[in-house]
Amino acid sequence: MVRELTPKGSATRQRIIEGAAAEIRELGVVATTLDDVRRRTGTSKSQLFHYFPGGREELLLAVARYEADRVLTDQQPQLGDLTSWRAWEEWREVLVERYRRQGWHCPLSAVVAQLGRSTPGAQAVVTEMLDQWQAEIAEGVRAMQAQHEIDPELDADEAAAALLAGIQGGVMIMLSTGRLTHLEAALDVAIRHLRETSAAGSVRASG
Amino acid sequence: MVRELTPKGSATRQRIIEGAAAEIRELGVVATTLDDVRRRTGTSKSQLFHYFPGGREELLLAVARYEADRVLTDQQPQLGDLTSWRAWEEWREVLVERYRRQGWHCPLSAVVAQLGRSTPGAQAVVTEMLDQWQAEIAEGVRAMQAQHEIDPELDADEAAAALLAGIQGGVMIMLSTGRLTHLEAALDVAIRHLRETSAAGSVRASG
DNA sequence: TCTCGACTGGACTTGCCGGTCCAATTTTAT
DNA sequence: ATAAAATTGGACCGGCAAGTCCAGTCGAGA
Repeated sequence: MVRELTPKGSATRQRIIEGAAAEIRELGVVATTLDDVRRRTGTSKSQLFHYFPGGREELLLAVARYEADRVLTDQQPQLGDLTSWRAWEEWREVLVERYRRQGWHCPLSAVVAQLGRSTPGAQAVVTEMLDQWQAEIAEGVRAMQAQHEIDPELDADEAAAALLAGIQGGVMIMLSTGRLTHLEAALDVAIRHLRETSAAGSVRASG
Repeated sequence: MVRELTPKGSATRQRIIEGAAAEIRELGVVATTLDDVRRRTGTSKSQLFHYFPGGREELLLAVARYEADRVLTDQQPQLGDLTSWRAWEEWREVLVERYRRQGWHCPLSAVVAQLGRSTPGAQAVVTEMLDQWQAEIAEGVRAMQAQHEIDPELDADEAAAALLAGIQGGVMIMLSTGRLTHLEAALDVAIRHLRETSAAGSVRASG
């Protein structure tokens, strides 16, 4: 089952994944054919099936993994260090900027939408990504609670879940309408809400 | 351009739309073929193209319109009458229940994901639906402001945008992971937040 | 150098699916 | 009743894209 790849082999494999991801970002999953990937990456049909014996579906899954990883790493180091309001604001900017640049096609959601129910693998990739994302946000909330900047009574996990939902919805709306306003509104309202709890429910640490 | 349909004709046309919508809900857009629709609705190829000269794409667009309409009407009458906290809570229940029942495939997002950018029509359908949805929420916020139940300083449109994003994201996450928790968290956190503003920023109307 | 297996090239097969066509049949209007 | 228009049936076409096959080439170790 496990195949050993020479350095050259794994380089080719990686080139295929990244080329496919780029192609999908431009054309969308449905419109991207194996021939498109072949042409773009300078490979042949047999190579595609050599590295991805499961064919198109296996390649798509590999692309999904690759993109899921990018989504999270693109938010670092900010996402992993939400320990001041300044950091939260920076993270907000990074996130908005990322999606402004990416624009139009969201390769991950597209891939999942197509693979969707048929393959549990795709679902697992997304679920894991969302879990990690939410965990990092919740960690940030707790860090601020520790500094008495957020009401300690507040449920950090629920707040993180709501914020994550807002982000996902904001992105989804951007993909449909082309407008970033909802993503911004979701982030701004949520962060402002978190900041306000400190005034209402807890001791203010500093002026 | 405008074709007149006899009662029989428009009945057939409607049957095709609803059959296609059902098929798409089960199989997804990508997997649904015209032959599937044909078989399910007991029609022939020529009928499909008779009623939808633009072929598959035009049919998909009609399905998108049909589903977009359902999404909004399914939330009535609650969504159109958010004039008490009781009404807000009922609306929240209706919404969660709707998506709990619908489960898995979201035909609308699927259709849009596929048509996406290629056809401005699909985008317009979704944009219009989201606009109306958001407008009704904002109207509800203003109604509560008029009753001094929400801080009058609060930007109703921004709040509605953020809440809508949370709903969309909650649904999207449900489609990926199967869990309703994020939709519930988004709704609960947002509504609770709105209620809390009345205590902080405005005169309380009654006990 | 030789040789084995990993790696590559690209022609070919296969099946599906959107779309076309035309002939038949039913409905509507006069 | 009858012609015109709307509606219906289903065979057929053409293209495309996934997947197969086999004949090579390359590269590392004996």
